[in-house]
Amino acid sequence: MADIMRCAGEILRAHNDRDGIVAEIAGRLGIVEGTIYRYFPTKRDLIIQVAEDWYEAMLADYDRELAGITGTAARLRFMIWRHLTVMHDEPAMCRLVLDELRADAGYRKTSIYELNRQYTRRTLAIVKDGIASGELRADVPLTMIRDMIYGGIEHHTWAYLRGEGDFSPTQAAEEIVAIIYRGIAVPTDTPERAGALTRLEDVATRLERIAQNQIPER
Amino acid sequence: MADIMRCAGEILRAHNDRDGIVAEIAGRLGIVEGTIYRYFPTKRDLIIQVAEDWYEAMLADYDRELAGITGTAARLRFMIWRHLTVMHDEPAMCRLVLDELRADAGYRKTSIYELNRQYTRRTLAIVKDGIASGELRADVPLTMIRDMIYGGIEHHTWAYLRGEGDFSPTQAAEEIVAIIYRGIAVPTDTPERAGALTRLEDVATRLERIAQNQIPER
DNA sequence: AGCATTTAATGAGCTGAGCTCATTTATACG
DNA sequence: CGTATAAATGAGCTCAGCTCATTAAATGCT
Repeated sequence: MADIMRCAGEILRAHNDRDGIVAEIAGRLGIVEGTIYRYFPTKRDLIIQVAEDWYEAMLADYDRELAGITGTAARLRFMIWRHLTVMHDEPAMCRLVLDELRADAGYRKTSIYELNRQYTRRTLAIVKDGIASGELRADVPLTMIRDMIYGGIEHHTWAYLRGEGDFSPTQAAEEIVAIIYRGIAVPTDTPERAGALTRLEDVATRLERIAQNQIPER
Repeated sequence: MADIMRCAGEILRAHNDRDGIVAEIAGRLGIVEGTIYRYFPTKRDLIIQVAEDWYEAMLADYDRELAGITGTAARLRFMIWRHLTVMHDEPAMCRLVLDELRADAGYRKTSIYELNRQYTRRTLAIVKDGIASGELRADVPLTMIRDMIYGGIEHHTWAYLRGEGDFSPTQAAEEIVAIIYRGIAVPTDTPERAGALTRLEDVATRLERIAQNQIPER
């Protein structure tokens, strides 16, 4: 049974075509297809089980590593970098999880949904902490931040898997953090700050006139 | 033949399970499965053809509507809103296209790849124009912007399709544009601006002293 | 140790979807 | 009207997922 799952994992990693894997597993293990169905009611259940186990182990490592990192930006950067790295190194497993997450809503929800909620909840927590500490604005739409981060990571990875060159998780993480933090617009003043500046400039102008009139400062 | 494709489109829209659609089409049209294979070498080719036609028509409308909009932010907002709306209204067709885009690199590239490149090239062009006009910073990583916009849109839509509430394309587009433009960090001054402010504040302080000493301004 | 009972494994074979092809039916043309 | 070309048919093949009656192995009990 553990053999079956290990073997399934190997095959799923090797060719991302999921057809015929039951026969393939049986062949490799020297057992018969029917035996596999003693342990897994259906091929889909076997695949989901493999995906779940992998996802769970991945999250455990994640938490351990994340625990040592402090600061909103550093923690965000780490999570993004980690996700990019995992997708870069384990695209087949990621695809399993993502396919399951995107399956029809009618299907019985697997525990992958729950694992995923736990996962993204960590990201939301980091952003919330950032808001609480005053580093991030209070009005940011939390779930959209999450969607853009993970969506961006995945899009970036698909392009890579499509064969459009390689990518560096470190650099990509840096780019994502930069965009999320600063945006892309040329910085302009907020109305308040702009107003303050204008008032200060008025003052400066008056002072200039004072100077030109040779009026002593004190 | 046109009947087959129209019928295939209807079925693909109705149930997002793609198994048995050949028999389904034949049944609905009162023909036999073999007839379908006179026009399409394989089921996959039929599906791709349907997806391509839909994608092409969608892009044509897109261009027509986009032509009437000026300004970097407005054009970006429109493209994002449009993509959100399409995914909201036609998730099944979008899934076909996306699945094809994410298929194995070994497969012969369909024209969907090319259509998609055209599509995202429009977005890149808008960002480039924004840089040229001075509205956007020159150092933004173009493809990552694209990945985050479209990835964010898709993630947002998957959550909706998973049954996690509805969403408003207009509001979602606004949120995405806001994040992309401003980022989420609390605004801080650039070194130059901070320096200028400091100098101005020094001036203001001196002026204050002048006023306190009752020295006439002129 | 020897028998009974429960559990595991087998392999033949069913199902259903994609697909093929020899044959039949319809259409076009001189 | 007859022939040539194109279109449609339906029987049936393949292959993957899956079932189940039967056989083999393991476990428990006296």
